[in-house]
Amino acid sequence: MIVLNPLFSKLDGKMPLGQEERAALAGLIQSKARRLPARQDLYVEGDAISPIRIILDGWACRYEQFADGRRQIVELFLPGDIMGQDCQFVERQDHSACSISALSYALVPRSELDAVARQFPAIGQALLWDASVAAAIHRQWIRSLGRLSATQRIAHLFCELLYRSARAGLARGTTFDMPMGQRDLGDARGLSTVQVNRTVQLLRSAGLLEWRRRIVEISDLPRLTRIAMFRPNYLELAPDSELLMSRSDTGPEIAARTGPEDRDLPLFR
Amino acid sequence: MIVLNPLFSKLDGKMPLGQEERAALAGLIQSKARRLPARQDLYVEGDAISPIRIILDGWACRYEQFADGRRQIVELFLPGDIMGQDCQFVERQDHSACSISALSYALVPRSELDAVARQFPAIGQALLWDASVAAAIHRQWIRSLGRLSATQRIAHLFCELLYRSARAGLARGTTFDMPMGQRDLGDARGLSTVQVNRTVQLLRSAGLLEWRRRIVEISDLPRLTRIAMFRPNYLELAPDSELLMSRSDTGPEIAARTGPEDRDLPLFR
DNA sequence: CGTGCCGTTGAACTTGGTCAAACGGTGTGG
DNA sequence: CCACACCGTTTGACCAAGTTCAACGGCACG
Repeated sequence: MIVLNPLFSKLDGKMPLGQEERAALAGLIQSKARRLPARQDLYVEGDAISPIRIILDGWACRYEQFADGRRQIVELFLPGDIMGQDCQFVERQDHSACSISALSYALVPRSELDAVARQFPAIGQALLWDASVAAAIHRQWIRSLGRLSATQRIAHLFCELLYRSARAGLARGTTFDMPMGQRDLGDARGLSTVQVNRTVQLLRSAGLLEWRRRIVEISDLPRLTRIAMFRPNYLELAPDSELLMSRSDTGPEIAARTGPEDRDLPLFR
Repeated sequence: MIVLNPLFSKLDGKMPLGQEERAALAGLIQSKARRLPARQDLYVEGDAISPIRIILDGWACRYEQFADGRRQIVELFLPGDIMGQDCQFVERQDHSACSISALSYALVPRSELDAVARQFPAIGQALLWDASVAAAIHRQWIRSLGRLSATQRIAHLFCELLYRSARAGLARGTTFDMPMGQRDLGDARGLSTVQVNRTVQLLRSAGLLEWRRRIVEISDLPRLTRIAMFRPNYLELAPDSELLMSRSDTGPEIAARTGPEDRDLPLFR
């Protein structure tokens, strides 16, 4: 039987489900599992609307394709995330989606998910909660792309991905699996691969993180958090998360300023 | 009695409501109207969650405040838009919101809106549809901030605002009310006011639009659309909208490339 | 052992930011 | 009525972050 550990792990923080609800969701995805290699399109712009996908393993993304070959990733999906819930009213996709790593997901017809959500109101609430967190992440991306420097944008995304991995039960301490390449990172942050590379080198040499062979370890989370002006509250982490224990005491009121000890590093604006 | 013309006008395109539903919504906002001068905060980061606001007249926005005084607008609200629907699960706001122009809105407790949505499923569906369009707008903002030049970003926002004004029944042809200043425009597009000014001048001198005293007239919508690589489909306009009649025949598959006649203009990337 | 992708590095270039000052309309008080 | 302050817009000069182009190295894979 297929299990939904990343999804349950994520929900346990704020919207825990009972045994019945878990069983209902698990039953929903029975015999609906699909697999896809890395870097394959799930759908492209103009395609008919597709069923909902619950990510079981691997990463995926939504992106906007440009005529000149460039692209912009607009949303990332980690295990436990739900794709396409917000597209029930359009007939055709206005964007594309692809796998980042090898992917395993459940393809659930909208009608079936709706039926389960009606039968178990807690599931309906959990879906709404998940959508509201996704919207909060969108707002943070806009903030990041609009006003942060390249260094801060990359740092912010690493912070976000660490916390999201941890929520899904996929991080060990401050280490997590990072299936994106530097090109993907640039497509998500609106940066060239060259700039991504230079920035990652900077973060590495500043002792903030290590990244080798798909494994990222955040070596100095408090400092990375400060540099990125990252405030994890929008992700609504479980209050007992070990990551929150070690967080730097930035006031919640206003986006944190970088500390004086970061002034010497270039590109930190 | 207060009417909700902008909201109904918006919904009429894709999710029209019957007389009963309209009356129910109208009754909901009775005696709940509020007024606010321009540039006043509705709430700030850290505030307790507030009831839902249905914009009746004027513009508002959500924004992220930085410690150094800069800010990033992450969402714009026009008449007929609904604020705060996606915040029902958090206790504290993770961002701020303020009026742009003088504002008139209805302050509706979430419980009452939910009750009406349960009683009239069409209203519930309409709310979901509205949220899905808001999410699509978010994705377009990310695309815009991530990969478009300053000229394209500004042009894209003008296109979006024209279409959204038209949907709300607030545009006459290609003319609409624009209560944002150039500083606000920069805060929404992640640009400095200086750059906004130069860009607006460029668009003006290219004969693409006129903007005087809060009134914007798009003089050459097809060309502005092409320059901005704007595809209106994500806004889910009513199929009979006059704006769609005049649209340039960009293929829906791939974001349009700027035409050759725009190559001579600077900053069009 | 070639081939291709990804990461890395250097150099020239361009966009947009920063700083500073002037301009123009509007409201206010003398 | 005029002087003044204030606010948003406009303009110029300079600067810096990030892009583009190009080449090279390493590693995986066929």
